Amino acid sequence: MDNQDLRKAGLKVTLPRMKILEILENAEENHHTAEDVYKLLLKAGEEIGLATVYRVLTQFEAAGLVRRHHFEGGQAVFELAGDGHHDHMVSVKTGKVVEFYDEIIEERQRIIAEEHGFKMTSHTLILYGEFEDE
Amino acid sequence: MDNQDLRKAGLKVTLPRMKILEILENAEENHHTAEDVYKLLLKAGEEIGLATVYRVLTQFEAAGLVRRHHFEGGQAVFELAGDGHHDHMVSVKTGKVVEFYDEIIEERQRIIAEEHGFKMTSHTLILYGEFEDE
DNA sequence: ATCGGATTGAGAACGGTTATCATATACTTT
DNA sequence: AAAGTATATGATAACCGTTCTCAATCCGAT
Ligand SMILES: [Mn+2]
Ligand SMILES: [Mn+2]
Ligand SMILES: [Zn+2]
Ligand SMILES: [Zn+2]
Repeated sequence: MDNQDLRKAGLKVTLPRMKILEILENAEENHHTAEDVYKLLLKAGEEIGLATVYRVLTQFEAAGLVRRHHFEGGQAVFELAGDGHHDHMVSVKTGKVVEFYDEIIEERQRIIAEEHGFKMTSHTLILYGEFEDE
Repeated sequence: MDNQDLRKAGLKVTLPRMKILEILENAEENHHTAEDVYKLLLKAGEEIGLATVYRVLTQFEAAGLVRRHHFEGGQAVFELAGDGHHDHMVSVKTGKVVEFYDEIIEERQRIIAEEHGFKMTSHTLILYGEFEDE
């Protein structure tokens, strides 16, 4: 994920865009709110406005570099779009997020959609609860 | 769904609560935003404040009479909580909502949660796309 | 019918996100 | 390398859905 990826997406290579990509790649956690990213940037010594963070994340999403999810809690969360889809398990206690992928579920979704004459273009599956060790 | 249900839920029987229940029971559609409900009330000649609509829907949710969902589009949608869980298929074109239930998916979710040491307390599954006849 | 606590309605406040606009920056052209 | 042009940025205002505040009203037990 480098400057070429930005150019390929039709985006100029600017300092905010590079730094935000860096943050997303190097952070401990995969899923961040816009404000998380904003604060990580500050901690890294970069004074990038929150509006810019939102703008850039939205552009990255449009370019397919980033995915946006709406978990409970109001704030959208963003993650680098690796290749391959996955779904999420979210702790209502700590906010911890674990990813999973289940081909049986994916297949059933396709079948159900078809049975209803529905052309499914996307879906969200989120499990809420808590991890036994927290 | 009558006054007894309200009392059972520890809620006084007030005109706004009765009218909102009526709307939810008699409307063509099952899924409504708070503003939908507010406008249906106006159309029915009831001048009930939007704040009250939000309050009452939230109370109904807490009492288990109503469920709240977050589809795409910012506004929460509410529906009467029949017995039994279901998931949703939402048209990104028209907003049409179709409900479904698939035991295979439900079972897989339980298994996946368990495999991750996760005590699942709820989940949301939403398919987005469009119906072939629209 | 009276009383006291719960409920309501209007509007202010709130939180997350997007829009505005003057200034700064990246890339292209000399 | 310098200038020119278009785009991006940052501060802040605006926005939108929802919740809060508080005086006035209503419910229902007595
Ligand atoms: Mn999936
Ligand atoms: Mn389900
Ligand atoms: Zn993820
Ligand atoms: Zn439903």
